Amino acid sequence: MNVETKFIELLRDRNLKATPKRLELLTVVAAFNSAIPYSELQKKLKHFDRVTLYRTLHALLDGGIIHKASVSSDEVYYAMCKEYCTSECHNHKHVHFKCVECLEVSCVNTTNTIQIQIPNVQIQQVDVEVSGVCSKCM
Amino acid sequence: MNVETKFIELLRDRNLKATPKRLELLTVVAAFNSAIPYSELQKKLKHFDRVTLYRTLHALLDGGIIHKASVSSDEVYYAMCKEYCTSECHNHKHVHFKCVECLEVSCVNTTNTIQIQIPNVQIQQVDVEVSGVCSKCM
DNA sequence: ATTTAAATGCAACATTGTTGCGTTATTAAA
DNA sequence: TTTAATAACGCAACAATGTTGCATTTAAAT
Ligand SMILES: [Zn+2]
Ligand SMILES: [Zn+2]
Ligand SMILES: [Zn+2]
Ligand SMILES: [Zn+2]
Repeated sequence: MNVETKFIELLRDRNLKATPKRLELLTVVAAFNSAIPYSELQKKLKHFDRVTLYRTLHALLDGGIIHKASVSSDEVYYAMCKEYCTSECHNHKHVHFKCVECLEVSCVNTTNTIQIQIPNVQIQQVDVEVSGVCSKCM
Repeated sequence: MNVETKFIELLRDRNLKATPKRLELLTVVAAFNSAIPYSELQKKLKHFDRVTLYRTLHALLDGGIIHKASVSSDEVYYAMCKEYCTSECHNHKHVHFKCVECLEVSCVNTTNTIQIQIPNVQIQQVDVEVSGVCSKCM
């Protein structure tokens, strides 16, 4: 299936109109080899109005089409959701890794199962953010 | 040892002057039963200039006296560092838990050991952010 | 008490978040 | 294909926060 057709399907599934702006943003996010920083989105989408970028990102986040991958919280990174997510539930089974050298952030599947238990607490979601040095920078 | 004396020691250790503002901020952060949201700091420290709050937080973060506990990234939370940390290395062995009901964020020690391995990657730090429902809200 | 370097407050500007509203575009229905 | 309803977009405007420079005040060493 064509990638654009897939995007249109993703959007219509959430009752979001498949507009050129949204398709372009999705194309940029998906084409980036890792999670894309907000500043990079601004650069690549200069012709977007600031508010349009803001609202488009919110719509896609809320629809569970993209997700934030904010490791170390200085800049926000965005990446496509791999599974079917919604605003209430992002079903990510992966962790986020940020290389402290090249600052690249990527979604990584690990074989390790993360088992966390907290007494008297009903755990709904566990987010893991890993930092270190990637293979390219080693 | 007096708690204020401990704060003075923490600050001098990092070559930071033990000023009344810094001691007051530390007292507020330490007295809060969980990680304190930025908005709460603003409320409790209204007499602080905006820039002073900004720079004081940065100085204490950089010195490894407090740390950010930003779960789900809508608001930033701050908490005392339990171990001896520095700007380069926050040695936290705990996870951050946010209750989706009362929005309280706390630093929690877990007995579970988090074992993460990523092929061809040299891991330096693993941050775990857990959300769910706390005992009070269950 | 004096001195030096750091901390603070204020002003100023940059960036980002956020909302309302008129215009434009999508999409479903006719 | 045309039309109509509704959502998306661009622009303006304002709020909140980030960030820096500089003059004044303060901490702490001498
Ligand atoms: Zn790297
Ligand atoms: Zn991810
Ligand atoms: Zn709760
Ligand atoms: Zn903590």
